[in-house]
Amino acid sequence: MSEIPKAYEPQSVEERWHQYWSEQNLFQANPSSAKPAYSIVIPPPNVTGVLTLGHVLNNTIQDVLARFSRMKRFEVLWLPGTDHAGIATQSVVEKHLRQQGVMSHRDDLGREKFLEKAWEWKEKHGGIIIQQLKKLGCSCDWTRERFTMDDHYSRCVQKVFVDLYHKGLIYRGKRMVNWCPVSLTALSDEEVIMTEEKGQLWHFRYPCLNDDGTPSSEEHVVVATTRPETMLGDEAVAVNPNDPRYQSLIGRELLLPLQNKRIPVIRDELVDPEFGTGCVKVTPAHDPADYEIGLRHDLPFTVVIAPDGRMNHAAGEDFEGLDRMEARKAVAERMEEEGYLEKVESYTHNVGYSERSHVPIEPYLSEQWFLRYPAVREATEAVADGKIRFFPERWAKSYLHWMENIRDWCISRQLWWGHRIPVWYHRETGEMHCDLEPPKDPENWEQDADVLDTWFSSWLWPFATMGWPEQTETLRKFYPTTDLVTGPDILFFWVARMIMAGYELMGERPFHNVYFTGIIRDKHGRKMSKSLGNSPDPLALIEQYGADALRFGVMRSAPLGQDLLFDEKHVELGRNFCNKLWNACRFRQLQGGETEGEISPSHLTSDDKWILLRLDTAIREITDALEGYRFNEAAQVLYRFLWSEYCDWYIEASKALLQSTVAEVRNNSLAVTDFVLSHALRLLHPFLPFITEELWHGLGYNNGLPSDQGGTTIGFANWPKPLDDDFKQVYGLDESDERFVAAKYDMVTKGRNLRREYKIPSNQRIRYVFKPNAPISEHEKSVLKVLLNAEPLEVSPDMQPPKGTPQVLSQIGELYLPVEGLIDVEAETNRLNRELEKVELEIEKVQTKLNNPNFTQKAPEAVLEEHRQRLHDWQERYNQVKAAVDALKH
RNA sequence: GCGCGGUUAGCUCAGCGGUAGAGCACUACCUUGACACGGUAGGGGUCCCUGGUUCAAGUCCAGGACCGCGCACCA
Repeated sequence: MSEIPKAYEPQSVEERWHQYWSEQNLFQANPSSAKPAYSIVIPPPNVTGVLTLGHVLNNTIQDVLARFSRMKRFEVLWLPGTDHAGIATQSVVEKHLRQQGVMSHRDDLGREKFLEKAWEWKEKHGGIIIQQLKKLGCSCDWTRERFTMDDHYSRCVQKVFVDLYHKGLIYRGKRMVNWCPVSLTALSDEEVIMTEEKGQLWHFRYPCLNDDGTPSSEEHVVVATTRPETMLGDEAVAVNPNDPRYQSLIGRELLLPLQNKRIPVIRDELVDPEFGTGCVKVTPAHDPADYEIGLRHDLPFTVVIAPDGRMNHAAGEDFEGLDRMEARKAVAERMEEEGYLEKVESYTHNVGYSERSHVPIEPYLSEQWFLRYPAVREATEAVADGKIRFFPERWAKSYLHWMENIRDWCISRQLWWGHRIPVWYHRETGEMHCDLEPPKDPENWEQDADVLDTWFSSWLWPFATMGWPEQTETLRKFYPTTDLVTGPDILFFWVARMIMAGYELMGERPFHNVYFTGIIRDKHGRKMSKSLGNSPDPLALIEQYGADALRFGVMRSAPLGQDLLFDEKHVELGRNFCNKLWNACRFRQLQGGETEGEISPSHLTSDDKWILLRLDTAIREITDALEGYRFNEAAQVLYRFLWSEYCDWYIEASKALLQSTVAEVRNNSLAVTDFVLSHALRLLHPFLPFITEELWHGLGYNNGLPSDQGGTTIGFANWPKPLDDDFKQVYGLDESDERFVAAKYDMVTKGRNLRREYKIPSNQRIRYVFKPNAPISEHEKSVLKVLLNAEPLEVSPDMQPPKGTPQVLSQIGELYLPVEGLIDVEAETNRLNRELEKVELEIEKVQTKLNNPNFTQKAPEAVLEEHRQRLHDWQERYNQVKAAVDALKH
């Protein structure tokens, strides 16, 4: 810090330190350390993704926890990595290859060639987000970076599949699944987003058939549907068995219009007689509920919609080839033309959308692999009993509800990018081979074409990244992990499944605590999205304001579990705060002198004692907030302490001492400053890793410290402990100092206010006269002089001011602003009378309470005492002001 | 339909049983030797509504209103 710029310039500083940290591998975890373990696994971002504000929030929290724990002398492992994000990555790669003209469909390349290209893509773009996390200051153990498709990790995934298969928990079957007609793959229930949508409800008439098979001209049933195109695959109309209206219909047959097909009327409990007409068209192959009915009644499963969402041959030649949405319109029109349309109503209902492709999900009947969830009981109890704690706690309720209602997980995906299912089918016998090793005679077998859901690999993340299934040193030391930090949007996708995997495969919970962040929205409360273009680029923000500023701004406004409305103003605040810190330290630097000299108790001023006590309070509050995961609170205390206490008051007051020509006085002040700053930097470090590292070294606070306690990096310095009783005794710190200084600063504020009342510019030095209640030292006088910008400051215990002299009253005495020529008795009387009114109001408020016998009898003594004190203070104040008013009258 | 949040200063949000807070914005003054990414002093609030518990209620309880989010196979 030889040349100190007036404004903090984060770019070069941050670049320098993140290189320093990674070159020295400072954050490499040592499994054989004797220190207690603290561990987090990163929620692996998509390998081809880029940093978003959500990542910034999430990873800053993890970094704060990791750095805080390191300073508390834990052996910290923060394990980073990325996941392969099956669908997302595959579609990105496909799009890229199409744009490059390499292929128009992946079948053009074939599986092997395509995967080669995908790996090339991953190698090229896969490191970006990791680089970005480094820029953010994340103190991960980068030597342990993992990827869900690493060889070792892939083997874990396959091993788990094989084991669960042989345990009977994984099975294959033809089921109705959520099908994405764009990605052409099955999805799990969790990947379907239900969206409320305004649609229409078409009411169709299906004519009854006479005994001779001809359609009746009078009798028909009316069915309602939001999806007319599915009627082409109808196989029945169902009514509730107890519905008196339709008893006579049961067993009869209907004509399915357009298809000219006979379909039966059947009875099924599922039908709600209260809804619509009480008659339901049944399309067993294209609706999950109808599928169940189809099974119960042994109906045919007529498929009319192909996997790509277009109508197939069975839909009839008029509709074949139409997209389902076009077919919807066409069918409805045709029905109307042919007189089968009863009416159309507008109708609001929920439509399931593909999370990835943003198109409506198509229920689709196909062969898929399913997992019956393991260790459900243990996983449920762990959260119910508090063995795993959620912050905020309320998410436990969602979790438990989900756990109690889970259905088997569809784990197969019709993709190429991912972990291929380790199952082979014999070409002739059809025999199935499920094993880590392929069959000995591969020419006779064909491997299952599907890959596994990405979450089927990431649910192993907490232990597969640590060397499982081997019982590695790392696993022994760091599993279960301590904290998991993630968004509630992946509670079911990831958190719940990790807990099950932990119990099933490790016999132990994967983490002790789960912290759920809020969701970052824009300043209008909308979710960040690419299409809205309301998602700022964190890298641009880092470039403009610095990573520390971004971290602090986000953390300061991110309360536990509440969504955060992002505004660039927050980052600006962070930048301003860093600049303030920079200049506070710059001021110290400009003073020169020995670094961290000995503090001499006998030279401590009241301001010194005050700031030490405020520091003590800050240490307690910040430590407590961090231990309770209340990061915004910790950030706010840091802000208050540094800005409103240290800079606003202590630095200003210390200027009186620093002017001193007595070396001991000056040096002692510097020693206190160093003590406070070296603590403050450490308290700030988890939030602001870069600037604190820079200042720690720049001010020389690392000098003489052992390498693992702050010599090399502030990241290893000891976390500040509250000042203990011995310390307070030796340095003579007690509450009376705090009270005296608070009263002093209060008087200064009032004194400055007088300037304003009398329109004296704040930079104009002016005469004040102070009439103290008790004798004050020369030092206190000089502090008051500096704080008031007084010249001169006269201390006069016997002051008898001329009538009308502006004055303020305080607990330590009276302060006068004897302005020649400006004395205005009437103005001063008015001013004091306004004050008097305010005081009277307060007295009345307190007195009312104290006069209430219920209050005096039932309130605790401490509260009573506090009220009495308050009343006393106000009354004293009243007397002072009253006396001043009276003095004006004579 | 069930569940979960939110409603406090113009804006964004803390506070969750004992004198209403912060940042931004606003007003006035100030380029005074750390900092204009700044300083000083101000203005600004029936803490959504209605009941209840309590000596005491933004703060706890019940009901309601309005926003938002989950979960749920009503065609």
